[in-house]
Amino acid sequence: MPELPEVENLVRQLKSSILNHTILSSIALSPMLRREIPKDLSKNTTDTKIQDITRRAKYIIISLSNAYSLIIHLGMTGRINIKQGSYEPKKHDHVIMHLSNNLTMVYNDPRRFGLIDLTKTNSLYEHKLFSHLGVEPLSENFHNAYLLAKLKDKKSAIKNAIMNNEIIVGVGNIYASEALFLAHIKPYRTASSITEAEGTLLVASIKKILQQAIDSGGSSIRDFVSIDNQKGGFQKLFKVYGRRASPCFDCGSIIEKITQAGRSSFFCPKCQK
DNA sequence: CCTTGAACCTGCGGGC
DNA sequence: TGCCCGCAGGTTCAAG
Repeated sequence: MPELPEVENLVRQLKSSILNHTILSSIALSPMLRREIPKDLSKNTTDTKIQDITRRAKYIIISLSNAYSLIIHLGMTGRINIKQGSYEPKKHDHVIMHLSNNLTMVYNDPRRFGLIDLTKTNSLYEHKLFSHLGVEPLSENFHNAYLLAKLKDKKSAIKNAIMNNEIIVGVGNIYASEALFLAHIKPYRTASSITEAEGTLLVASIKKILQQAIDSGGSSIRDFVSIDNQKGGFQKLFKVYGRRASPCFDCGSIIEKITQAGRSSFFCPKCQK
């Protein structure tokens, strides 16, 4: 379900709703997501206070007062809801935490591609999930020289390269197509063929698309909703994603769809070189 | 090394 | 209506 903008929105909402709350109880209803839910989840979260909520790549990190951090990834269909009052578990609910002030946090994920883990906060970034990750796209570390150096010897397509978490994190299938449209680059171009001028424009385009999507509350196509089930608005601003056979808003050419590494890519054959 | 493709799951919409 | 197929905001691991 989520790329960086959706996760960023979720993190901001969680901060404003459950920061400094206490976890009174937590229970895992199923043993497995993409990985096993830690058996010590309940023991190491109960009676702790939520001290910080941050994001790295598409992971949500909830730091607790007992020096542990909860790591949550939503996969394709994960949701986190915050409910007021009593709560009856629903289909595909996997973890339920009761919080102070009569709130309940629910992790629901039909496809179970998501993940929940628990680790010591002081060694968080040495965690296997984080150790190989590349730069945050909205940070100053993501700039033209960095991108060009990473693309220099890459034989894969540029779209796959910007979705590669070892290069940049957070760019998924929607925003990869949208950013390449904004940068006027065809998705199947070889990564190493990107010129300096194109690289500069691509970096700016990725930052711009992600920032706009964050500001719009993320994209809601089928699954993504906020902690209180509100939809995002960026799907209304898609220029190419999901628009196969429709006219390009800029030049009127028909938007094409191709498959790359098993994922759909959308582009304008005229605007993108 | 490096790149591609399958696997993990469930649900939904389209075509017949 | 019902069944089958393809497809879905992700990541990882095996095979070539």
